[in-house]
Order: sequence, then structure tokens, then C-alpha cells
Amino acid sequence: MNIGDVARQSGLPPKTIRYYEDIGLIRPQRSENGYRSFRESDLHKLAFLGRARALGFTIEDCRTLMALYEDDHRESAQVKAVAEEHLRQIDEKIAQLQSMRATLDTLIHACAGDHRPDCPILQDLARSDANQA
Amino acid sequence: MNIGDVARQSGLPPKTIRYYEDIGLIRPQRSENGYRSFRESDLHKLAFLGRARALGFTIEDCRTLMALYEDDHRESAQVKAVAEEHLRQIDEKIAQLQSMRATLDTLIHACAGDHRPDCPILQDLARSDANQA
DNA sequence: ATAGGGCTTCCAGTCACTGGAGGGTCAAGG
DNA sequence: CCTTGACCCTCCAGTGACTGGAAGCCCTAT
Repeated sequence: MNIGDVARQSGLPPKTIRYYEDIGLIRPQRSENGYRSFRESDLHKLAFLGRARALGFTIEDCRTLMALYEDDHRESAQVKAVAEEHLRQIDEKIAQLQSMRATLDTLIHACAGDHRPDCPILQDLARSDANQA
Repeated sequence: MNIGDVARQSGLPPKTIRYYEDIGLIRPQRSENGYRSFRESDLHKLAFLGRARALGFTIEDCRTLMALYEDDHRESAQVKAVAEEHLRQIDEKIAQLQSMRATLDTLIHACAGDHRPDCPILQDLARSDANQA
């Protein structure tokens, strides 16, 4: 399979697939003409990577998860630990975003949004106390 | 005021302040020794920027918001539009994260997390259907 | 022979900083 | 007067995970 085929089948752009080879996540063979030649196992790995990335795992997490996947002597606790740490980080980010969202929503509702210059949003951003939240 | 003073007062690292000058968000004067010399108005702007960034606005949004802040003929509708667009993006991101979170949480709960290799998390990542969600 | 599509590599850019090297400035203490 | 330490300066490179584009080769069909 050429890169275009695996791109279609894995849903990943060719650029991304080349990048994954660059950073050593996959090692496709080469045809005589220099084209990358992907086996089923490469496609499988790319699909794995695509799904792990879709769950928000970092590339380094993906590397770890793939290594665990290919390690017959893994313990599921190792996988779970990676996933739990990631979940914690997601929760943190969600909390951050929700806090921003709450402030922003309040400000937006306080703003008339008309032709006049008076604006509570700008007033809040420009307020002179030191509170960064 | 030197950069250290404004850093302490604004809560922004000196590096960030220099960066903001680089990209034209502020224009502090210079002392004879070459040091940046910040006026109250610079400090005010930096505080404004810090708060806008804390609400998740991009640098380009900050630029727009600062311009509006300094424009006596602004209409609050312009500010509100920027804020509303940003809110939409935050909501999108929250939704994405919550969807990841849900999947991840399910997988984590399905995983024993013991010394055995069997792991529903890896099984899911390696499943052979094309569903990327 | 040429046109098109696909493939290759390499370089640069994204976003918003952050770290570090290498060096100048200033006030205080010995 | 010298040194120490805390400042400050610029410039370059790196972060994460790609993405865009240029320049050029390969392959098939007309």
C-alpha cells in the first residue's frame, strides 16, 4: 500500500503519517522507487495512533501505549495508570475552561452589545485591582 | 519602572513582557542605559493583556480588544462579538474534552488495572473497525 | 510527448511563550 | 577600587503536533 491508501483507510493525512515515521512511531518499508510501502501491521498501528490521539493522548503517551500493546508481559495496571493520568489532565483542562466560560458568559450578558461605547467586558479587563481571575 | 517591577505588579514574566513588545502590543520607552522604562499606562495595558489572556483570548483577540478599548468611537457590539465568538470556541473545546472524558472514563472503569496483560483500553485502541470516535 | 496525479524531501510557519548563552549596568560592601 | 549579586539586554533555539509549500521524481493514460 502507498501512503495515499493508508491515509484514506486510517483517516490520517499523508503529512501526519510521514511525520509519525519521522519521529519513529512507524517504520514502513520502501519500494524500489523510493515510495513508502505499508503493510497491514502499519495500517493497524496508524489506526491505533489515530484513536489514541482522538482521545487526546500525547504523542509520548501514544508511544508508551503502543509499546505496552506490543508487550506480552505488560500489566493492565500500567495502561490504566497512563489513562488515569491523562483523565486527570483532561479534567483539569475542563475545569479551567469552565471557569473562563463562566466569567465570559457573565460579562457577555452584562454587555448591551449596541452602538454605544460603554462595555462591561472592557471595563472588567481594564479594572485596576490585581485579581487575575 | 524597570521590567522586574512591572513583572511583579502585572503578574507576567519578564520574558512575556519582552515578547509583547516584540509583537507590538506595548511600546515602552527606553532609559539611557538601554533598559525598558515602563509608564503607568504600560502597566495598565499589561494588566489588561494578562486578564484577557487569562480568559483565554488569543493574542490577536487581545490586540483587537485593546484597540477597541482605546477607541472612543467603539460600539460595545464589536466587543461583544469578539467575546461571543470566543465563548463559542470555548464551548466547542469543552464539548470535545467531555466527549473524550466520557470514553476514557468508561475504558478506565472497564480495566482491571492489575498484573494481567488483558486490557480493554488497549483492545479499544486496537479495534479494527474504522470508527475514530 | 505530455498531462495528471501521486510520491519524495526539505524548509518554514503555526501559537504563545520559555530557556539559555553571552554580555552590559548598577548599588552595596570590603 | 574591586567584586559580588541582582538586575537588565539581545539573540537563538526549542516546545507539540502538525501543516503548507516548493522543487522535483514516478507512473499511467492519452
